[in-house]
Amino acid sequence: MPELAEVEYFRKQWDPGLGERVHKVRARAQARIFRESAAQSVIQLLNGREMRSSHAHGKQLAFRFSEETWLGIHLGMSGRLYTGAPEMVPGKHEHLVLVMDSVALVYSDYRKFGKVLAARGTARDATGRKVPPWWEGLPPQPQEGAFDKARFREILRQHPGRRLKALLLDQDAFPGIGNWMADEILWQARIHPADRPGDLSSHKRNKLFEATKDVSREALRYIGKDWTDPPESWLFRHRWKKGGTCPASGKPLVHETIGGRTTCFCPAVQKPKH
DNA sequence: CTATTTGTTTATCC
DNA sequence: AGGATAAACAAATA
Repeated sequence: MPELAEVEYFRKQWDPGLGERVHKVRARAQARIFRESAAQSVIQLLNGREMRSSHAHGKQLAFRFSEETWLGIHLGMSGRLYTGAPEMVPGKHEHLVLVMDSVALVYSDYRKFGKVLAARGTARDATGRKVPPWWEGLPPQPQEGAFDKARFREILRQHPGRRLKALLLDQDAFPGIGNWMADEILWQARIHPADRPGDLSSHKRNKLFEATKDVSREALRYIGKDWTDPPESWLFRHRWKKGGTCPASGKPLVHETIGGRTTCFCPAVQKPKH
């Protein structure tokens, strides 16, 4: 489920825990989400720590606690964050619960493709902001100013022969972009998902850059804020309906596997170069 | 019962 | 080398 907008939404769900201390950690220790940091070490590191701040980068989340302690979370395909009452009893898919004074912070993930990391120590990002040690050297996010035309051109130059659908899903290039956002960007730019950077006119390259910025920022404004759906003019509102039609051309939408993922596009509006 | 899924990693082949 | 593809992970939903 989560791409950068949904990740930002889930980040805020744990805000009620800011300034509170972890009194108890309830962990489903055998769950696959603890494959990198064992449940035992997560428990040991977080117990007694106060939550100070939270951060998102692409599809990654980081929660900073007292004494330079970090909890990292990747939500995978089905991960969700929410809060419950401190006395809640974790259900089948609620693998990690941080019990605080007034609230319990819950990580639920029924498919268990997500993961958690816990460690101590602090690094700095490009702007001098404190980040967890494993966030050193992360690429700029598409919604940020640092993701500018020069950065965009660099990405295209590095991958002249890659299909754009696959390139947009590359987290080293477009951190936070996932399946539906990639389709939305290509549709808004009127570019066929199997086209390659080398196929694009300079006009299309500009359209792709603008659509990348617009979709990222607008998705954060709608979904990232309170999970409001984007407007009817977006592909988003039509892509999962059976018999869905393109809001621009009115023609039926098509679903094909491109770049290894189900891709929704409008052939009438997104013509391939070759 | 079968097919599908908004993510990532690894192996394999071209 | 760079890119495409399939499989694996797991469980709900149609």
